[in-house]
Amino acid sequence: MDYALLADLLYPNINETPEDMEKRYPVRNLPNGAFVTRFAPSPTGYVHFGCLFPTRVSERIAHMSSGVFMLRIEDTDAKREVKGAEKSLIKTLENYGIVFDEGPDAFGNEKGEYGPYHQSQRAFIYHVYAKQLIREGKAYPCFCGEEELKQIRDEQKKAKIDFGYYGKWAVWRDAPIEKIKEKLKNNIPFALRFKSEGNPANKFKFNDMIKGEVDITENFMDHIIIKSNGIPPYGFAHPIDDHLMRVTHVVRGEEWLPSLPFHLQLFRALGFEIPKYMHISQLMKQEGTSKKKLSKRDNGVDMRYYDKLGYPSICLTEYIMTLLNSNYEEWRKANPNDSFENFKFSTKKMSPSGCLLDVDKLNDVSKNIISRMTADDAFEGIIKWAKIYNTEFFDILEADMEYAKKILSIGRNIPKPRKDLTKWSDAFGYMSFFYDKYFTIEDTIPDQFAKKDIKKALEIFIKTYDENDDNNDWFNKIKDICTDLGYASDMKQYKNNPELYSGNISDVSGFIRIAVTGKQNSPDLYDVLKILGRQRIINRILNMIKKMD
RNA sequence: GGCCCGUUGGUCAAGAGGCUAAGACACCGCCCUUUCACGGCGGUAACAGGGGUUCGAUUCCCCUACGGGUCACCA
Repeated sequence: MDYALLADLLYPNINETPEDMEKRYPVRNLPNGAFVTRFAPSPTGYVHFGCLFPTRVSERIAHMSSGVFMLRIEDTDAKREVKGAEKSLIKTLENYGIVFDEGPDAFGNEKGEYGPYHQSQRAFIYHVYAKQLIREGKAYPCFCGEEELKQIRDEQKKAKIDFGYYGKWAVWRDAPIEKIKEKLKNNIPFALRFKSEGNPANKFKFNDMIKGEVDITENFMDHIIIKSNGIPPYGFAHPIDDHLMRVTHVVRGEEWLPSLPFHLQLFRALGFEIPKYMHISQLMKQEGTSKKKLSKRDNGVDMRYYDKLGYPSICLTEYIMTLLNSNYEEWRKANPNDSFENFKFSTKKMSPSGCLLDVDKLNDVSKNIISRMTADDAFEGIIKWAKIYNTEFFDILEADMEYAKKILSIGRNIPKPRKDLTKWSDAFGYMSFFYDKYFTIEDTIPDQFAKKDIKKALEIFIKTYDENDDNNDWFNKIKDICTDLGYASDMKQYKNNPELYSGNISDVSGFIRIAVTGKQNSPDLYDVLKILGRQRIINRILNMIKKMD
């Protein structure tokens, strides 16, 4: 077989050689030890939670090493492409602090010298290498249609042997050139297949940076490297793009591990240096007693789910960091206000096994971060969220921003801040009683207290309440109420002799709290009262007294 | 089914031949406290099973079980 002739026959218009490609995409001029990584999604839908793991890892190792982190769109399958998915992907990732040095941006422009960054626009490059492989007798055209392939598969199924195009099933592998010419003359489309020399009996070890030593069985299938539409499947685009873009570390999900033997085989056939690989474990969910892969339909997979609930994006990032590196939490404890970017991320600390998405943990992480925000920042977060997801709340916040900020400043900016909010959607429930429109009595005062006591306490309270009192004066007045009622004004005394009193100071504050906030749980009463203002307090308390008659 | 990966408390996990097997979340209790929180202290709870190797295995090897992934002209 004259392979050079075959190559010209199949790709008559390709005159460039791999050497030309090497010149066009020279080795990067980067400091020693710089990592070049990429995120290579196919634009098929919304951003999946699991997507944040490889992206974060790639981003960290590239940027920590003064390397390059790029975006490459794997749009080689037009059938699956979703309109607008690319833009929304870029925007969503940006929202989570994942910004690319090279590749397309949300406006449709590309930056970087190693493009194009859309695989659909790189057909020419792939063809150069395809032609080279044909010339070397490492690839051949296959004219099997869907029907024939299905037939092969059915027979293999019956015979209970491996599915695929190999051995005697690889009918076009050694086809004579006349037969090929004839098909070509009749304009029959062909797919290009790799002529595998692999033997399944041959096994070897390969070192993955996360999984460690993995067993590889040589690939013996003649996989397709150029589809009949002229575009390669991922398997062929991967070695070429990552080589030409000078990627040093391939970070991807562990679902790619089974096809690694084929990829390695291609790297060798193409004469490329093999990059380092990191196969990241998949995120799982709990189902009954076992773990399952997160499926697209599950709650909490689509990042829009978190947006809707109002988890600040930084909280998700923080949570992901805790999952990614086991010593991250320790570091965070020592550096509570430092940016996660200052953490020395290490791929060695990554777990080879898949973990479960733990909402409790996420909530804890999120709560801590929100508690450390200033009132202004929290307000910003809430109002931005409300603008999209709760417009009624938004209007209220916007109408009096200072009031809202005052509310949010309770228990903030102190060494041990309150942790009332885990996400922005909690804010409404937390703040609503400050607004007359939403104020309702949700909890009731326990029956054990005499109505006359409650009434009396409330009456004295509004009579003596003075907005100008400091916390101490205010509290002393509550104590006085206790004395008048025969309630204990000192908790210790009460605890020692509870039978001497009909109640205690905690109970009295409870009366006031429920009358004023409608709830048993609320932030510090003194602060709450100050913000509500005298008139609102009096109205609410009088209402409560009226209800009791 | 073939091939591959994984398995330490409910969850995330440290440990790398000898430890009372860390820590975090969740849960429970106590303390602090004018409420609610925060915080502090403490508690329950784990090496999947079986064989080896070894004076000694959570740790190394093998088998089994269980879980997961993958076997497309999808990524």
